[in-house]
Amino acid sequence: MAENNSWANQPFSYLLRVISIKMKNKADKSLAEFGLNSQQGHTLGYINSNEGIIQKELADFFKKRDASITSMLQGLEKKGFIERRIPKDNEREKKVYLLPKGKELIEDFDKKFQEIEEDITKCLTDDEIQTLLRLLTKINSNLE
Amino acid sequence: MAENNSWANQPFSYLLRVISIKMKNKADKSLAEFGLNSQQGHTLGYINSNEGIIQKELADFFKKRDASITSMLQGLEKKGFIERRIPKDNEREKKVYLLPKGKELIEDFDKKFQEIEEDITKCLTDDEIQTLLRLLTKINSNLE
DNA sequence: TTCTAACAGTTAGAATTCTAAATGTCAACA
DNA sequence: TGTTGACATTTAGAATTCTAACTGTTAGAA
Repeated sequence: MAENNSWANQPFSYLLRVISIKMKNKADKSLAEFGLNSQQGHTLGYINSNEGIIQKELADFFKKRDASITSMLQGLEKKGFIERRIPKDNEREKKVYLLPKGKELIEDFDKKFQEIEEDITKCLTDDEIQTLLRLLTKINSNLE
Repeated sequence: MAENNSWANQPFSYLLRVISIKMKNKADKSLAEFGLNSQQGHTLGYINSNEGIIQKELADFFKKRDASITSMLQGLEKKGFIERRIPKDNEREKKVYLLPKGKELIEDFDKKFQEIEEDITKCLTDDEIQTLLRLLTKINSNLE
């Protein structure tokens, strides 16, 4: 690997990006047996905990464009993992629900995602874990 | 926003991912005036500091697939920012060089990336910055 | 009641990234 | 010298994500 690198000027940008990619790669590989990727897995998990959530809220939570969420949900619906229903009280919205086929994946997903979370924490002391959580939470709150 | 969320079980996965996306969005917006995105900008910056680096090393550094780097570099070459040369001593490789059109962007890019870096650090004390850097470096080293 | 601005989701098409396979080259070994 | 496995890059096509514009709906003001 090249010796002299410009990331030294922006270490956080680099480290956050690369750690994020590494985690995504691990999660993608973990879910490949289900024919799903990490974003889809995270989305199913989130819907499981938030039955009837509207698409807009998914986009907000994951910081993804509306169109990307639409496209992903279309795929998940097509594969039979979710259904989207227009509520009686607001025809603009679609509320998203897990179908049985989606529900049966959740336990496995949680286990796999937990393993990956531990890939982060296992090299840290309890104190370090608490500190990192505090710092990342602060940064996230501060960023728009 | 939904109250009950499953990210509480995997806070690091969520926070790292979302912070990373937010930074990417800021950087993309920052570079839009040049008709480039953040990955392209980071790549040009890295090539600037590592004249003659081969594609494989770029892929390793950015944790991207070889094919993605090829595709991106093809675009950058087409737009006149870089050139790729096959060295005399190894015909498998292509060494990458900035062209003048690419070089003249570097200063602006550095400034913009520095601003985004400061978006991370400005809410932290010096001590917290050092701690975060230490922790993220440790985690990155520990992840494959 | 009508209008306006904002909202939620979608579409079409482009851009980006990936997968899987392929091609040509190199290094090391027999 | 010949062979083999590894290397670096590319290609074709699929998947994912985005941009920009659009459609239909709602909430609130006039």
